[in-house]
Parts: sequence; C-alpha cells; structure tokens
Amino acid sequence: MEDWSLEQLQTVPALIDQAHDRLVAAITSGDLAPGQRLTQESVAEMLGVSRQPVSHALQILKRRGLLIEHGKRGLAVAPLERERIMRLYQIREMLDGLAARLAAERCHSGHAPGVAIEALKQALEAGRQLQPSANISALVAADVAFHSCLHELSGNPEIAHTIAEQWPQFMRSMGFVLGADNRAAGIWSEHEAIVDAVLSGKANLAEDLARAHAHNAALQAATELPQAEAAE
Amino acid sequence: MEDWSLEQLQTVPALIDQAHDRLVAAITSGDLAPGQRLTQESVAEMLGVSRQPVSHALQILKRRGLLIEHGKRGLAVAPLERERIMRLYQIREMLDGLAARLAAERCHSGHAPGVAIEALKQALEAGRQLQPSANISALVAADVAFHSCLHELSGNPEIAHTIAEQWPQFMRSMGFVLGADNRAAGIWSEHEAIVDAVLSGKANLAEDLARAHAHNAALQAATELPQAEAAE
DNA sequence: GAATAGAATATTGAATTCAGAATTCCAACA
DNA sequence: TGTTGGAATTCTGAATTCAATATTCTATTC
Repeated sequence: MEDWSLEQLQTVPALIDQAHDRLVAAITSGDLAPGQRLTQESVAEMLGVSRQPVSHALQILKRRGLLIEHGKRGLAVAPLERERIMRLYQIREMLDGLAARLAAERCHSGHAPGVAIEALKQALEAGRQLQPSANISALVAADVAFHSCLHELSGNPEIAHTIAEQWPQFMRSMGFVLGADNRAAGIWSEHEAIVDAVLSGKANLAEDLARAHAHNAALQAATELPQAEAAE
Repeated sequence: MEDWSLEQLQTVPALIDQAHDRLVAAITSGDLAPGQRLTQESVAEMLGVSRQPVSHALQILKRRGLLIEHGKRGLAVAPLERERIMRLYQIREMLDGLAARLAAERCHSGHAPGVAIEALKQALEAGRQLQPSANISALVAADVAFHSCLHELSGNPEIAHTIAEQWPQFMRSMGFVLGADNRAAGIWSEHEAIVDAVLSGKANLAEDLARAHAHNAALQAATELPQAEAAE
C-alpha cells in the first residue's frame, strides 16, 4: 500500500451533529438572541427534520450551558450575563497563560511542529490584514482562529477542548464589545507581542502577555456588557 | 408569604439523566473498564429501559470524552491514558490554584459565605478521619468532596463546572494510584495546609500550595499509571 | 487453500407514535 | 371583581418502528 493521494471518504455528519452545529452557530452569531425561546418542534421545522435529532442536540446544548430551561415549557437561549463572562475570563486568563507558556517551551526545545508554527503566523497575519471596519463576525472568527492556533501549539489538546466548550460565550461577548465601540484596536498588536515571545521561547514573558491580554478582554467586556437584566 | 418550612417538591429525574449518571458512576468506579464495549441495546437492557434515553446519554458521554467510537459498531469506554491525565492535571494545577486564591481573597474580605467555609472544614475533617485502609471509592469521594468545597468557596462556579466535567477522569486515575500503592499518605496534610492558608486569607500562599498539591498528584499518576497501551 | 461474492447479522440514526405532565384559558361563583 | 375548578392545549420524554449501513460469516471458485 503506497501513499495514494486518495482523500479520506466523506460521510455526511449525522443530523444530530448538524442540528447541534447549526444551533451553536445561530446562538454564537446572535441570530438566536439571548432569551429566545425554542421548542423542539419549532427547531425541527426550521431545520426540516423530525424532533428526534433536535431533541438530542438540545439536550447537549443545555448541558453546555448555552440553553437554559424555560419553566417546563421548552428551552431558551442562555442570557449573556456580564458576571458569568467575567468568571469565564478568569479561567481564560489561566489557561491562555498556560498555553502560551507551553507553546514557548515547545518552541524553545524545538519540539513544536512546523505546521503549527506556520498556522499561528498565518492566523496573526490574517488578523492584521483585517480592517477594523470588517464585519463583526469576521473579526471574531479571526480572533478565535488565532487563539486556537496558540492552544494547538501548546501541545495540550485538553486546553483547546476546555476553552472550545466556552467559545460561544466568548464569541457572543466579543460581538457585543466590537459592535458597541471600536475599542478593539490594540488586540492585534497584543497578539503580535505574544507570538514574538512564544516563537523566541520566552516562556515567562509569553505567559504574562497572554494573561494580560485575556485580562484586557475581560475589562472591555466589563464596561460594554449590560449589567444582569432582571429576568422577566 | 412567610418562610414556610416546605421543601421544594421532588420530581423524578428523566431517564436520560438517570442513565447518564449511572454510566458515569460505572465508568468512574471502574465497573465499566476502559476499553469495555457498549451498545445501546446492551445498556438499555441493563437499565431496563428502551434505547431512546440510552442513546441520548451515550451521545453526551461521547462528547464528554468518556466514551470513544469503536469503529462503526457502538462505543467503548475511553482508555485511561497516562499522557492525557497528565495534560488534565496541568489544567487542574492552574484552576485549583485560581480557586484557592479567590477563596482566600473572599475569606480575607469577609465575602465568603459561612456555610461554604463550614462545608470546607467538614470536608477536611471527614477526610482526616478516614483510615488509609478504607475502601478506595470512599477515599476518592472524600478527595472530590474536599476540592469541590474549595471550588465552591472560590465564588466562581465556572471553575467547579469546568473541572467537574473532568472528574471522572481524575477519579479513575486516583482509583489506580490509591489502589496500586499507599502513597497517598500526605494528601490530607496538604489539604490542611491549603485550608489554613485560605481561611487566613493568604492568597499567594494558598495558590502556591494548591498548585503544588495538584502537581504532586500528577507526579503520582505519572509513576503509577501504565503507559499508553497499544490499541488492539 | 486462498480469495472473493454474496448473504446474514448487528447496530445505529431517524421518524413516528404514545402517554403523561404542566400551563393556559375560560367559565362559574362568591 | 377576584378566585377557583376544570377543560383544552402545548410540550416533552419515552417507546416503537423503520431504514440504511457496516461487519462478519459462508460458500464457491480458481
């Protein structure tokens, strides 16, 4: 068996996963607004499938904290609470710092895979090219892509997985911050500084910069996000 | 409406959740060994329900990483990989450190709820009372209870939630470590030192001790857990 | 005896049906 | 006018049925 240039065969993802991904995307982008109520039937109709796969997907989303129970009548999109986002950023601060440290150490010892390094550089470049006037979702996507590359480069996939679980929350928050105000100007120079530290193997510096970056993001979220609205 | 002493009415948890919890418990305790294959039907029969709720539960467990796909024929209990446990402990080190710091700060500022403080003290005492010869699952449960109290006291529920997602992995690992060898002697004096630091509001010390504690646990796991076995 | 074609089997994912529970609405009555 | 009893509605969770696919087994052929 030689090295055939045959791609792995594609199989259609199960409806459960498709429904899951669509819902995550809709919540992340804000198409489904916080508080929006969802019933199995309405979602099933929107997606043109039966209630069965939708039911599975909603269960999963509920456990991820993206949906909350709405009395005994269906579910609702989780509200975007400032306090919760702040608490999530506390975790980000730790884990992004850890990822940056590990990535720097791997670069220093030469264990970092070239492709991962290239991916990081490209993500940085792509982000720097983006005009601040680009549409919000593109800006958010670039940021997520950048940080994901960094997590990848850390060599600890559990970090990426742990944060990935919370990406939708962060993305909703970022959408708000970037939308309200053009204060996100410094983001990509901070990213650049982190990359410099990582690639040159300065573990302590990389960790500090990554933490500070997360901390700044948290501060911006704190000023832009509305205070917890009283539930009706 | 005064303060009626009527407890909230209990409702039976849905079969999905019951199935989920049973499976988690069985995996955690080792009743379902790593590699053990599971089909929807076999589980459904074991639990005496139809495949429907089981299917939901298995989907969720798969996403949590407790089950992995076994070809196209059902799922299998995720193997207990040393490397993965080590990576998870890297995350624990950060988050337990953060939790201890926050808890100490809350104690220092007087914002810590008395019940949470009491719960922590009790968990510590309960653990110290346990004989090292007690059965493994009791020892593991006491450790989990202790750390959960600490997470609770941090005031950041997302920390508890994030780690809770991984408890089964840690618990399986601990079962192994405690079973193989009675090396876990120092655990509860480390716990005591952490509690002392937290209650006296020494945030830096608390963070350092909590990190060191997680680090020690990781080292023990590293020596006791078998190296990644070749998948058959 | 090895390889292959085709049948039987195992197993999942999805649709549909069924049953139960909670909420809402409405009417009767004090 | 406000409250209570009960019917109608809505909605979920669970069971059952259905269809599709991948694996395993078996028999046949060279």
